[in-house]
Amino acid sequence: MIYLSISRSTIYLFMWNTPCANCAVMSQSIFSEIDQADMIELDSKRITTLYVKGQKIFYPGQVPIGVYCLSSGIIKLSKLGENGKEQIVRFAKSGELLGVRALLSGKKYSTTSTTLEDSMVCFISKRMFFKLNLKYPYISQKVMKSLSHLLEEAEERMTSLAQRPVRERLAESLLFLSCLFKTGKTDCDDPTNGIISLTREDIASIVGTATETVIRILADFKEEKLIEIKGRKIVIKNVPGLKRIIKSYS
Amino acid sequence: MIYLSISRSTIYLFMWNTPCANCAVMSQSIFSEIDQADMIELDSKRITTLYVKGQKIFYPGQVPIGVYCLSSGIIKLSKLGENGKEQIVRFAKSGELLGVRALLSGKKYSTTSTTLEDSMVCFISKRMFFKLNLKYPYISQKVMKSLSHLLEEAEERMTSLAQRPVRERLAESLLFLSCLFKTGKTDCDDPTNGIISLTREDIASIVGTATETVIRILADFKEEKLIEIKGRKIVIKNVPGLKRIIKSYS
DNA sequence: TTCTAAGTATGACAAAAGTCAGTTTTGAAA
DNA sequence: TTTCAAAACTGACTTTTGTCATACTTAGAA
Repeated sequence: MIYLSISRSTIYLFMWNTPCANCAVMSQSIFSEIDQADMIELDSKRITTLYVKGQKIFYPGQVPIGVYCLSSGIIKLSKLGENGKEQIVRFAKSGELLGVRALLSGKKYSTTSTTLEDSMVCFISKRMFFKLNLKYPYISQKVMKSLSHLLEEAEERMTSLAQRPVRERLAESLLFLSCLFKTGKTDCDDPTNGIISLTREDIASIVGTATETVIRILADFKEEKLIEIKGRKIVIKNVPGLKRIIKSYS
Repeated sequence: MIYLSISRSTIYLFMWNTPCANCAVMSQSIFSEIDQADMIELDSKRITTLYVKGQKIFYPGQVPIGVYCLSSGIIKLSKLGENGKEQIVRFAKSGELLGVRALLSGKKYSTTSTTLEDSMVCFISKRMFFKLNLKYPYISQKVMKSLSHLLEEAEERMTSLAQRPVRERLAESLLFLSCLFKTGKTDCDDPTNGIISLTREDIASIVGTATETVIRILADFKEEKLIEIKGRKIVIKNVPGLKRIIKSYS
């Protein structure tokens, strides 16, 4: 297993051949219970690719021809608003499937997926995905459950965007991002000392506000000792304090 | 089939016994292709109820024990924000399933469902729903497809809430609501003359703004001959004009 | 028909957030 | 180590939206 990276600005793709059975996220993936024959077929047919930080896996307009299983890394899913401004819709973490929504709805991708760090991604063809879905009802169950969960999160986020002021939404996003970068999950027991390395512009397009507003409120949070700012990186320091901001409502 | 309604303020429930096969929405429902034996079982087990306008079908905290199939009517799904303010998350129309998200995610309902007009709703037990899901993979497919579609709409709406000014979001909502009340679908060829009968407060909690702001912008739209206001009802008059507002971005 | 609570409307004002223009800092590449 | 484009920051200002107080209208119940 060789990993060459001459330059960060040049993008290289690498094919891997670690067996699925050895994949770190196998146990949490939708394929955890398939039989050996199917596992072998999956192994031989899937295409594993290393996507370098900042690279796109798919973008709007493309027709889905399968799904992507995220073996490692973090992916941001975003779309463009009418005015051309990016909106980050959600994140995908290792163990999750990517591109299911578009494949199932039978339409082109409506979002762009961009890696936030180097990410290992397995491509599974539409045919293979549907075949396993048919053979193993538990897979459909898991997919439905995951979609249900995403939908609930989306509805929660809609409410937040519609009703809460920017300051609260930012505090909320910082905690969630801290968990994401610290543990790879969107919620965790203790987000303290999680290091958020995203541009202020990216943060703004999660929170749904202007970059300058993010910068100003971050400066407030720093002043209030809730966070530390180290260059471009944000470190969460006072979790209860941030939670208090989220819960405080007029 | 008798329908008694002594008073609108008193709520009466009626049990029906129209066979599923005669249900107006059978062809578009997820049960369209089940065999006769299952149809008979479904017929005997489902519980059909007329919910009067304004009545709740379920609300947060309740544990889902099945799904609801909407035979006729329109249902609003809403949740409360941290500040106690209602947020309308989406609408369900005849032919759609209700409560799938909660049932599949295995958690309590996170939304309240309220009828906007008298609605006929069939309850289908969890056991029956999962049994049919297992027997007919096409049902799982349809459910997944529907969840995917809802997720896409939710992501679209998130972007809109995060990026567009109230005026544009209101214009957008008026068109969509006009279709909903005119045709029972959330998009239609011509929303002209659709009659929206919702309170300004409800409209505000779709758009994500204050009631007064809705009232003011509606007055502008009336001034601009885009809509007519007849008492509490809003009638869409100039669809291209409203579309122009949505598309106009600085 | 009358009554009344709920809903609608309007103005004055305050607060929140966006925009623009400019300066400073940062970090990756040469 | 130096360079420089991208990113972060700051201030002044405008626009948008929310809030509160108050008056008016509507639609459904008695």
